[in-house]
Amino acid sequence: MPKSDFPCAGGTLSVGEVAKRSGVAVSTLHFYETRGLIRSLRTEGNQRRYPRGVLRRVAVIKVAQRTGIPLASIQEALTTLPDSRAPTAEEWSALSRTWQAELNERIRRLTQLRDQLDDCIGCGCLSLKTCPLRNPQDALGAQGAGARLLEANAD
Amino acid sequence: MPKSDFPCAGGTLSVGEVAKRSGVAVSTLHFYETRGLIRSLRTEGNQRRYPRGVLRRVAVIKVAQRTGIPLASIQEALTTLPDSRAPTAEEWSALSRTWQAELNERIRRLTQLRDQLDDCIGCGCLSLKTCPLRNPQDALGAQGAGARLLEANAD
DNA sequence: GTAAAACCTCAACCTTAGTTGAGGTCAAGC
DNA sequence: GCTTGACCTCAACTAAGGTTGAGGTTTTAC
Repeated sequence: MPKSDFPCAGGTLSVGEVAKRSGVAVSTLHFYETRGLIRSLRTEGNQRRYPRGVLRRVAVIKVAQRTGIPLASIQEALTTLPDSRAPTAEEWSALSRTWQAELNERIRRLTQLRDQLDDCIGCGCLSLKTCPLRNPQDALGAQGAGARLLEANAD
Repeated sequence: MPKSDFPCAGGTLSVGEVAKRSGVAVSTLHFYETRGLIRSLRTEGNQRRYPRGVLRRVAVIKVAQRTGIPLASIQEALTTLPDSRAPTAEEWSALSRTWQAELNERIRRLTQLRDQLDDCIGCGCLSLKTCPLRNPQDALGAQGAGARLLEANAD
């Protein structure tokens, strides 16, 4: 029979334990490691062992993903955190504030889009000429002139 | 020298013209056609010709995409529109209202996430035990019990 | 009537975020 | 000391939403 449910020796966690406790598949943890989002130590037998802090790190990754931030950006943001010691509350907090700002921006853009869609229910058209939602000539011709109102080119 | 800038005979548009006027690449229009989002007639020489209405249709597709709706769903929604005649204002309007509702839902979820992130700046932690943002045990154990507050499983 | 732009199809490739499977190793319990 | 589950690597596959290129045809303008 296999190993019981309690953690690996030394307070570190095996990949399977991290998977169970974080709700993320083992394959995903491997994948995150290839992307530099998490790191692991290895046993003599080449098996991954994670410090407990990885659980928080994975939690942060998942929350950030829900805000719509791509993994590459999350990885970049996480490099601001210390390697060896556990990050302080303030360090996590700074990260949260960054992502909150991005989230606010996304919300702002979606809200604007919704409101314009609202107006366009009035005209029922999405007219190419007059609708603020869609005037491709402007959007194309004036690279960044006035047609950046919308989400389209804003990323 | 090639063709001038004015439309094809008969008031229909070539794929290049649609691309120019809609701001969408020719390859994308081909792609949309394979996905059933737009349709074309063919000349004797097998070249695509679009009725002018395609511009509005493409505009609608692009707007819907900005709300985050996948192409397959957009395609489905567009099947509610008539094939032959141009859709009425009311028909476009109904579509807008549907998408507006989805947009509202997305905004609601992102706002909730932001507010929870807000609270968590207070605790600076994203704690696995206490933070509403992240309690994977609950989320996993109780498939749909109470942990569907967040975006994660909500789609 | 010919050059060149624009068009055609089809297959292959790209990115993001993973999952799946093959083939082989490690470790825990009896 | 052997079985069995957990682990390892690496390659291939998935899905969405396209883009790129090869090889060939049509249109248009002069």
